[in-house]
Amino acid sequence: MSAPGGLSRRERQIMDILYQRGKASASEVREGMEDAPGYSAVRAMLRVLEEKGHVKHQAEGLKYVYVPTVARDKAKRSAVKHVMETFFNGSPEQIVAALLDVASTRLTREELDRMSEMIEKAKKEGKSNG
Amino acid sequence: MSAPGGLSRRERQIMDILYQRGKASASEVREGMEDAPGYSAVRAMLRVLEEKGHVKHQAEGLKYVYVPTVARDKAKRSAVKHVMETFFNGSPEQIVAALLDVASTRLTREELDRMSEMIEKAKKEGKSNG
DNA sequence: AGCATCATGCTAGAAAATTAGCACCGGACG
DNA sequence: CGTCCGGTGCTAATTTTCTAGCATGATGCT
Repeated sequence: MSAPGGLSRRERQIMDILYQRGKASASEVREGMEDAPGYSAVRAMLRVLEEKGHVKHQAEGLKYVYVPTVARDKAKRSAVKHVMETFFNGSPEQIVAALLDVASTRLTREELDRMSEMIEKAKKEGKSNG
Repeated sequence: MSAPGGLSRRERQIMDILYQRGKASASEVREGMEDAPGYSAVRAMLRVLEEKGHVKHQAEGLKYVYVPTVARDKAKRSAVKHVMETFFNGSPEQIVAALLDVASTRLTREELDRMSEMIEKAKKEGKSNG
């Protein structure tokens, strides 16, 4: 359940916005959509999404804000895993390559340093771990 | 055009398989689908996908094999970019973190080394570049 | 109070996706 | 040749997605 494939085009679009912003009201979601449909349409889809169990809503002030039921952190991981398996034959290093390629212009020295550190850390943990 | 969001649930499912395997016949695609529908359904969707310009087919032996029109390499990049923007606030280093987390048990020392190298290389290039 | 605004709930319809079913073609085989 | 098998093309029909519209309630303003 809640598989990435179980969503329609619009639904996925909405979920992406929700994950991007953490939470959002119907109109905020709508603003975030590039080819936004009518307001009612967005609300209807949010309702469906809720029925399916992908989002939940909570009253915040006068309006409802919608939040993904699956924690962002968890969704992150399956997203990464999915692209890894779909486009990179399950090879993490190829993603790193693509990453450096895609964001090369934006990467600061510091970010690269932090990445190095993470990998170094993984090496050490791997050693003592198996 | 050919935006990731422009596809329906099944269509996306099929495209993923096509990218995974590079190319596939209708029945191969069908086999690759977890909750596979009928054979005719798959063929019909492949046809639609072709009309939309997402795949093309070529006769191979007696049957048709389908191939994505957008090169895997290009699709890779937009996929990575998309998850980066959706789940990681456009921060590449967070993906690396997730990557190490997801695949930590499978990562060999060598793979980690290669990742390090790539990053080191990026540092140097960045220096002379910006 | 009366009115405009923004939110909600619900329901009907159009449009697109998903699926199944038929009819036909080429190769293998008795 | 007649028949089975695995492929193809097409089309009709069911299900979902996607969209709009209308009625209601709370808030803020004049």
